[in-house]
Amino acid sequence: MVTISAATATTVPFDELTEDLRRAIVRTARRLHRESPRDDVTQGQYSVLRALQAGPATPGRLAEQETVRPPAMTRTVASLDRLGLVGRSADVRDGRRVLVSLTDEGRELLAEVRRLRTEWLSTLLADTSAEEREALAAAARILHRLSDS
Amino acid sequence: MVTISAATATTVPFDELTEDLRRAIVRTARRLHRESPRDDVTQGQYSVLRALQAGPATPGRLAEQETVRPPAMTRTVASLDRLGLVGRSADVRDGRRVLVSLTDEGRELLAEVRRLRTEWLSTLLADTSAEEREALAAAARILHRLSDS
DNA sequence: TATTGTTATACTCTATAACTATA
DNA sequence: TATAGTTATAGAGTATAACAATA
Repeated sequence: MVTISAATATTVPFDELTEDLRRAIVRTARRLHRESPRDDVTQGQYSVLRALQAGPATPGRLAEQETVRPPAMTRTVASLDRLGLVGRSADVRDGRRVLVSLTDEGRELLAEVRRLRTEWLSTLLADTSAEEREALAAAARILHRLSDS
Repeated sequence: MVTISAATATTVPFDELTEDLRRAIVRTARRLHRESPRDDVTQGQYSVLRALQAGPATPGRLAEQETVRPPAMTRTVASLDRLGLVGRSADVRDGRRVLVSLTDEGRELLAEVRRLRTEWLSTLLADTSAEEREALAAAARILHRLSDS
C-alpha cells in the first residue's frame, strides 16, 4: 500500500485534468519524437516500419492502415526497400499480391529508435522521487488500458 | 490524503517504468494527434501556428525553430497567409524584416484543435475512477515539470 | 469482370543556389 | 559587405487516372 502526500493528491476538476494531461502528453511526445537516430527516414516511413512489426503485410493493407493511396505506398515501400529496411516477396498463393516484411536492419532501426527515446526519458526520470515514479507507473498502466478502446 | 490500492501501487523497476511510460505517451499522443478539425492544414503548418502563439516572429526565426530552411518557411508562411491563418507586416525599424503573426482565425483554429483533442481524451477519462484520475493528474504535473528542463 | 499492384502525370513541400532590398 | 527574405530550379512524397497481371 502506497500513500501519496496531500500536495500531489489535491483533487483536480475533471476538465482541468483532461486539459493538463493532454498538454503533458502532447508536449512530452513531441520532445520524445525529436530523439531519432537517422534523418534519412521520414515519419511516414517509420510508421510503415512500425506497422510491419506485427508481421508481413501487403502494400494494399499498409496503404489502408496508413490512410494513404496505393501508389503512395508503392513508393514508400520501394524507398524502404532501397534503404534495406524492408523486403518484398511474391505471395505463392496469389500472384497479384506482394508481401512486405521487415529486414533485420529494419527491426534493428526500430529497436534503436525505442532505445534512444527510452534513454532520453530515463534521463528525465532520474529527477523524480520514488513516489512520483509510482504515480507515473500508474498513469502508464491507465493510459495503456484506455488507449486500447 | 489519498491511498492507492496495492494492485496499482506495485513498485516497478526503473527501466520498465521508462519503457511503459514512453509507450503510453507515444501511443496516446499518436491517437490524440488524429483528432484534427481540418485536413487542409498540414502538421508543419500547425507547428508554425503553435510557435506563433508565443507572439509574432520573423520567417527566419520560425525557420530556425522549425529546423527548416528559410525558403521552405517562406512558402509555409505564404500558404498560411492564403488560408487566412497568419498575417505578415513589415518591421518599421528594419525594412528587411517581416513579422508574421496569428490572425483571429488562426488563433481560433488552434483553440479548436485543442478543444477537439481534449474532448476525445475527456471521453476516455469518463471510464476512470477518481483514484485513477488522481494518478493521472499527478503524472501530468510531473511530466509538465520534467519537460521544462 | 474484379482485384492487386504499378506506372504516368501533376501538385505540394522540402532543399540548395541565385537574386533583391536594406543595414 | 553582410543580412533578411524571396524567387529559381530540382528532388521526395502524395494524389488521381490509366495500365498490366492475376483471380
